[in-house]
Amino acid sequence: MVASHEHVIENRLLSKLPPEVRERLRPQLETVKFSLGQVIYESGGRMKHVYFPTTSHISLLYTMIDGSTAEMGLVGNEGVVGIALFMGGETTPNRAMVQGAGVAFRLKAKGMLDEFKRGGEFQHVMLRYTQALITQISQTAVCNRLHSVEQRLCRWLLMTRDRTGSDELQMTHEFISNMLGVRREGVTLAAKRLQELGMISYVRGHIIILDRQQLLERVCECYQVVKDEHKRLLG
Amino acid sequence: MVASHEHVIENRLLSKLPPEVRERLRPQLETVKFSLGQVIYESGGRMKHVYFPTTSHISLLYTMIDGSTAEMGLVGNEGVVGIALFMGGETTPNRAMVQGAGVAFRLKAKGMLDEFKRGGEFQHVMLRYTQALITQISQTAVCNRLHSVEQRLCRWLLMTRDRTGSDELQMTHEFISNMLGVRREGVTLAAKRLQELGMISYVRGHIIILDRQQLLERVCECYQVVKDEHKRLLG
DNA sequence: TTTTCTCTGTGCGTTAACACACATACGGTG
DNA sequence: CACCGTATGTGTGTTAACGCACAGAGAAAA
Repeated sequence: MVASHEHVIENRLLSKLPPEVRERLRPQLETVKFSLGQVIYESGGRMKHVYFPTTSHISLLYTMIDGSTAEMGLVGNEGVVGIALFMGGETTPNRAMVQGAGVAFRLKAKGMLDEFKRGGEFQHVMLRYTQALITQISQTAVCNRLHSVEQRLCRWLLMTRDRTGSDELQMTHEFISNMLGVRREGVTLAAKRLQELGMISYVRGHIIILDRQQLLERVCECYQVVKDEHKRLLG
Repeated sequence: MVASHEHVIENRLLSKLPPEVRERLRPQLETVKFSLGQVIYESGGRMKHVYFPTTSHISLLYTMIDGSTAEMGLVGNEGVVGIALFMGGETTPNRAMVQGAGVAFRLKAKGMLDEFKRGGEFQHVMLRYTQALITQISQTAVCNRLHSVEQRLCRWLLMTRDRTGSDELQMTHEFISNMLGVRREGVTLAAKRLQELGMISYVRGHIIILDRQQLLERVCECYQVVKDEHKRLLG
């Protein structure tokens, strides 16, 4: 069913580009399919493409020496993965992992850089997106420090929903715990509470958001701050 | 005593620029003095300049609705404050506050943008620094989630030391608690332990680092990751 | 159907950090 | 010097989250 809508599902950054730029990029864009859990960039690994998700979404994660992980950002069709390529770093010390299977466009580093260096709208959009991503990461830093597992779970569910565009999410408590940087049991407990309150319902790796409104009432301010800032920067 | 060294104390980003660019910027750079606690940018406020600290250093903070705060990044003479201006955002949803009194160069938004848009070395350096800052913020996000107050205090002391270049820091437990996003008592306890271990010594708003080596052994990996990444990006 | 694997539920003891409430100590000012 | 404001020390009780251990429940494979 994803395929049947492919002509309308776009990457929103690419959509913002003027026709002229899109024409230049179009022949260079390849379509790639991502499967759940696939690692797109490894920490410190050479990056060869930037990715513009359309139906997929990708987690930016950091893995500690002891193996514990935490998410710092989440990218869907509102963004791009691989900003280090135009920022000039070539690599980053974190991992990018597919969190929602689906499709993305990719663009070779060289082609992207050529366009970026023209200093036009492409550069402008990429930098504004990067600014929005910085806000997201910052807010995650603060949220991690000041808010409870339950609040962070609400935020994470809402963010994921925004990116899948669907109320049905395919993911286990274990998986979510790696994103939030907490124990699996902690997620189970928080999820159970949300279920009892009628906000979500779940079974074995399958979560349904029943009442988005209630989630919005329970989530911490961080969710809205990030969303507003993205809107401000990218309309 | 600071004054007597002023000719050697530079901002390290400005130092990296080729002579030609420095010549263009020189007439536009003004020197400003910052006092402890001074707010340079308010959350969402209009930014008119970017600042290149030399002897001062600045905290990037987020303040929650309930007033609790946490730091997401720290900028000294290795960086620049006000990246939103060239990223295209004009404002950010966080505050920049002086954490170490001292001097900085400032550059008007317009002049900075003119240079940035040339697409040369200035842009290159600014973007690479932004990439390093993103690493710092990301690592803060993860560190906030996974490490203890004591470890985070070690990290913070080391980061601050790197930026002041001095083993003597002027700051109260209360102040530090607002940076780490913890209670004042939590800082007192952690600081006491570090003092008992002979790593630091303190009285009333005055901390001395006695044994940097020991701090390095006790700090979490986050400190080094950020430092290495900055070095990789900006040599 | 039975087996096996994965996911979720739950209990229990432990710990880090919290909130609040004061006590004490330093150091600048009158 | 005495005073007072600010900084630090400390106790008590509470809570969120942890680590571990294992039980139960689906789902998929045999």
